[in-house]
Amino acid sequence: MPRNFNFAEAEPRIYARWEENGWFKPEVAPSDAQPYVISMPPPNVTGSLHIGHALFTALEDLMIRYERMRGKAALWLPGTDHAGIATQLQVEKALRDEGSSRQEIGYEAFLQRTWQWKEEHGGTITRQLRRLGASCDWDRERFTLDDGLSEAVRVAFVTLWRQGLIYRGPRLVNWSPGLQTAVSDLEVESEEEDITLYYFRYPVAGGEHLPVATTRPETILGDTAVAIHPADERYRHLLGKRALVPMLGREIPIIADDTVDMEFGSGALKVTPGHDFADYELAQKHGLELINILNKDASMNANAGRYAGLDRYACRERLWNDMEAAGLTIKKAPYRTRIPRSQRGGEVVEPMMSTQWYVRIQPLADKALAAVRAGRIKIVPQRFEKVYFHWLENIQDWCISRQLWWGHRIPAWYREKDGDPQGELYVGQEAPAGSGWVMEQDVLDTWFSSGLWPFSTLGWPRDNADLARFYPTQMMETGHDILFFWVARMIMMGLWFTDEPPFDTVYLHGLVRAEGGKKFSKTLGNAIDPLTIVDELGADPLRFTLITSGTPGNDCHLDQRRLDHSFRFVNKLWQMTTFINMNLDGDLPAGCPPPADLDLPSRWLLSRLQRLIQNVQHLFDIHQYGEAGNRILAFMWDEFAPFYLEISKEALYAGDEAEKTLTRRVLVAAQDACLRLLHPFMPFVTEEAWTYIPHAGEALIIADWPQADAALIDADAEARMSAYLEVVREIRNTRGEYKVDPSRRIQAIVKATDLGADLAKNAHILKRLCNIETLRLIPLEAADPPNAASIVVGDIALFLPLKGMLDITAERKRLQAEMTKQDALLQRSRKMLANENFVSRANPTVVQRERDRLAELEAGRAQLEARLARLGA
RNA sequence: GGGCGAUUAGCUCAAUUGGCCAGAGCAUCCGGUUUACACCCGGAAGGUUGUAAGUUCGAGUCUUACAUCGCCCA
Repeated sequence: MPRNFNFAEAEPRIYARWEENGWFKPEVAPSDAQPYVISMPPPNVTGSLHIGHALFTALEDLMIRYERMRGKAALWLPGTDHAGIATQLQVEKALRDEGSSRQEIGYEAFLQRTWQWKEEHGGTITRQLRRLGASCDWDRERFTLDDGLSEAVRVAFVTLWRQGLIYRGPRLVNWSPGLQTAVSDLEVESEEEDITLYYFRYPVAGGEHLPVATTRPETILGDTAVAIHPADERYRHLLGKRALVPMLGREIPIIADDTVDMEFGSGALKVTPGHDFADYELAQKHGLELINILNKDASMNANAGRYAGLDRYACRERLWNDMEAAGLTIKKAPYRTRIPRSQRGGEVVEPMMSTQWYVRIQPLADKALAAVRAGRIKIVPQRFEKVYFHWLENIQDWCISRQLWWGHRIPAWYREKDGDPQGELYVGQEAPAGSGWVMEQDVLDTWFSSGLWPFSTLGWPRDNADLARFYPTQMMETGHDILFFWVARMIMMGLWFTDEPPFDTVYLHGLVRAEGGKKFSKTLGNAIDPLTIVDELGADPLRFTLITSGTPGNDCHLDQRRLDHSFRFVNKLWQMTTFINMNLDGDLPAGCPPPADLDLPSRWLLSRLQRLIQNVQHLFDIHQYGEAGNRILAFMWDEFAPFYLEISKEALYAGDEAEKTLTRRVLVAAQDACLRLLHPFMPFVTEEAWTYIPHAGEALIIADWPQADAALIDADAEARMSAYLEVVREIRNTRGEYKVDPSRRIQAIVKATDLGADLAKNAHILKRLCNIETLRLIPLEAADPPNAASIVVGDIALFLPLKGMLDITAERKRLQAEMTKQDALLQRSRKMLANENFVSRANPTVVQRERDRLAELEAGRAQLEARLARLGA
């Protein structure tokens, strides 16, 4: 067995073996096995792996491997997303670098170019997922633009259309001037920014002026009213008069509306229905005219009069200067408010009138709300249900058309009628018969196709075996940042089209952040490339760290120190396996020896192991994977290795054949269980280590998940071992205090109390753990050995004769310090048990535990007292 | 403005039906090449669990208020 785990060599080799044997496929389970399916959140097809992908991969692979080991037909279905805007931007940038543009090369050539780009740059991310050990079924990999999924999109669209749930019409939308497309309200992010509030005088016909404030002066050119509060004494006399749009002189009404905030700015409101959502509402209410003053690139159009052609910001400045010259301005003041920016491009989004396609979402939302309310879908952590409800309860119709070229083209055709090029409209899966039909140029929001993902990837809308067997899926694991974007839409679409919730559990993880909660970003220079970590430490430490660094729904902070620790854990595990491996000799009977044959340390270890398995099972049941990982590590590193492994050397090096065999079987059984438990966290090293211990079965990836065996739980063995291990710690401390050379073997003497006598029978524990050469048992009534340091744990009184080294004064001081410590605990315990309320109301097991504790403390206290008395205190 | 989360050792984080002396890692200090591991082993020190009230036999955990930070929605 190699001295260290060579992850660089082993990981690709192991992965290839798994994949070649078809172990990632659900067919590895019996055909009647219960399915367990996760649809992978599809990464951008041309993207590359970042730390967030690494987190979802670690978590989903953990879930899939766990269920696979539990005998389920585990299917983790991978795929990628065409990511409309992101991909189009990449290609446009490439074209720009060549001095060209999509407009220049044209639609067909651009699409060809983008597919070519996808061929060249796609696949990177899926190759990277393999390096992390992702055990997905690559034969079932899908892409949102492939034929089947495109058909699913068309069918979904046409169905909604026929059901009257899709409509097309002019509405005020969020327009991204840089991308030149509409975006949905989810794709707009508003942050507070320091800007300017402009105060000016709105001319009123007849010579008066009305003071108004705005943050966007250029929109004055699109004003179609000025509104005041009906109760506003300052301006009430102007009601019914006409205002004159500055510099344009257009006459507009002065209206009253009680939604006007009298406190804001001057208290009067300019109304620009063509470029403001609130004003649009107001205009609907009052039947106001609507004027669009912007071109698609946010330059001013002809309605802006002499400002036409200017960029929006240039116009703002020019107009303001002109108004200043005309004596219409009052002041500029600093102001802080939220500015809507495009999530992608980052530029300021303009509300603009535009004809778009919408989904009438309420009927779908109602179903989605009901499913979660009825518990048909569970969200973990549960608090996100509130967020989900709130969003769906206040949902707006979904703008699904995008003026992009890369994506699913909307299956609609227009034909000229009565001089209107779009006078006739046809919606269907195929182009309509007849001539003159022109297909809709717009594509669908990428999230429209991702909304179908859990079932479109399985073959919907066609009936096929996969859809029947694997849908609905079980788990949707993704980031809480896309709860609305994606999860809610999948639930709506899934319920609508398949009448089933697309999955029964939603597990939401948080963001991966840098140390101290800082965001990873290229500009901060703290971006971490997960593949660099994999190169340096291997995939296992990265996965283990990601899983154990956070709790569900909360952000997880990736810390180099934890990565290093996980790396060392891989080594620890390897070394434990090495030890077991080198102490094997020939065939070993399979499984655990019968409990009756076990010695005390073995009974203890196996009992502790069963509790670990129970704990881990519970934690998996409640999706607390991180804590489960920590518990496994703690068991191996703090109990198995430092105690049992060390004690086992007695049997392995000095025992007879029967003892050797028994100990080997226990070592193998325990290590085998640990490797199984750890496999979903650290698949590579566990798989490799498993081959070095006796095992039945081809590979760990398809081995059974451990089950706790209640027959091996042994409270008595645990209690006794815990006392003996306490003695061990005390001996180590005492040796340290007396500066006894660690390598020096010393003698010990123990009084024949119940535990003392039993400890003497298990003297090898002390021999192996604290270098005690011999442990002599003396009668209870025997005098204390002279010149000996004493150790008291419960009713155990143990002596370490330290000839010439013992300082009576120091020893007394040591024991007194010990007694002070014990007394505090004793008092606390007595007080608790003296409290009738505690005894009568607390859980009986808690009370009993406290009574046992008190008995032990009292025994210890008596021993300490006696010892001090004999020392002549 | 509304909602959610966080606040625990110097640093990074655990502690899930309220119950053993609030635990790890890193850093610090002391001691060790004992036949799996120096990618290690043994030990030490380090805490008024953000503040203040309350509920309870018992609170890091539940309730209320406040403070600071972060996120989401208007």
